[in-house]
Amino acid sequence: MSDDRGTSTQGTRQRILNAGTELFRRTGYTGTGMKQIATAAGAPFGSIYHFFPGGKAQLGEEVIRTSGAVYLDLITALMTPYEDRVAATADAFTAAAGTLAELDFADPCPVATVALEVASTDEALRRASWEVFDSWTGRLAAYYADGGIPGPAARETASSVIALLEGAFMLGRSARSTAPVLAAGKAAAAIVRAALDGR
Amino acid sequence: MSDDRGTSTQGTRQRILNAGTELFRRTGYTGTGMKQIATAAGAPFGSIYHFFPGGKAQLGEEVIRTSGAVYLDLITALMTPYEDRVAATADAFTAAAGTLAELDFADPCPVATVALEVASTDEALRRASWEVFDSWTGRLAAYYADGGIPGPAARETASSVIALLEGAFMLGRSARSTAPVLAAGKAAAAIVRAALDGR
DNA sequence: GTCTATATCTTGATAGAC
DNA sequence: GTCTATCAAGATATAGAC
Repeated sequence: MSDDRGTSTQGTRQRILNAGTELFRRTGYTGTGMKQIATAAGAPFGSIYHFFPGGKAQLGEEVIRTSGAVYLDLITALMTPYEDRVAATADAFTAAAGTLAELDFADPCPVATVALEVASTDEALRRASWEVFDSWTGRLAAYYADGGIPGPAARETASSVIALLEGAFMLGRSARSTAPVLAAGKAAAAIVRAALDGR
Repeated sequence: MSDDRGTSTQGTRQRILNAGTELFRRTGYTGTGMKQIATAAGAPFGSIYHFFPGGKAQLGEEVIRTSGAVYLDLITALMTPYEDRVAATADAFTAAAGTLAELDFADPCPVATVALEVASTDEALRRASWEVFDSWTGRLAAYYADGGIPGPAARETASSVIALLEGAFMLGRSARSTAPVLAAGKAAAAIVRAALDGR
């Protein structure tokens, strides 16, 4: 309990970060207001600028980077139990479809919408989102390489599997259906299988 | 020349629609202002509401639907010359990578960013974007079915190929690189090949 | 550190002269 | 049909009392 050290500031900062993550994935970066975030976090408006002096840009970048780190761990947790790379990939998509439905078709990926919005307009946020995508690709590529896919092909396979998942989220949200994600799971399995066969 | 019938209104309306399409794909729906669109179109601000009395919502929906129709024709034009479904798919991704670079990494798909932004917030726009994605999927599925992929699998394959392309655009824009789209081309070929083999 | 009030700017939209 | 002026509401951000 000595974590708080007499101040109770850490909780507020974290709540603002969580609210930003939640809202960005539902209404996007430009579509979400700072007041909206403060209200959702149960924090006074001024606190946002106390903890994030860089304003919306800083908050956006921290949301992307922290979410990126969380999901990087998730990839490891999801994949590690499996020896069979094809089955691991297919089952991850099935789980993702479930998450999509649980979120009532809000974006399961907290980076995707923001990444598209800022790619042509905000260089700092664009870099942050790419570094996140790149870290995921690297982690997944290592897992595939470990399973027998040669180095360069492992990276291309990982990149394509992540792209397929992001695109399937896009179609699934748009359709309010998990069908595109489930279909993508079969396709992802085919991609990994082909790479293992050296095709 | 009797198309104009004495009025010269059609040109202005079309220019507004074009400017909206161009800006939405670069700065998104919430990130683009009506004044910005008027300026880019070289039209007085009031003209937007003259031609689009429904305001931004109407303009957004028309942008999505007209772009959707244009790209639906594009799918046919791209695929028709090929007998080989695998080669057709792979070459389409190579062409898409070129387009991405030509656009200086603006979104080659005028629907994607808007679709993610509005999926959880604007029901009319969500439906419009889904109807576009669905029309593309149907057209591509028919092409695959014609090439020997059984009905239901053809649809799943088409859906996954489109998802993969959209996701690859996302990664490519974020990275400012065509590499993810080129990698996705190989993966897309593997998806179609697997479906043709009945796997 | 918390919280409020305010400054400044931009948004989508409307009214009305021409 | 064109174009301008204006509105009310929202945005981001800051200043300063407590």
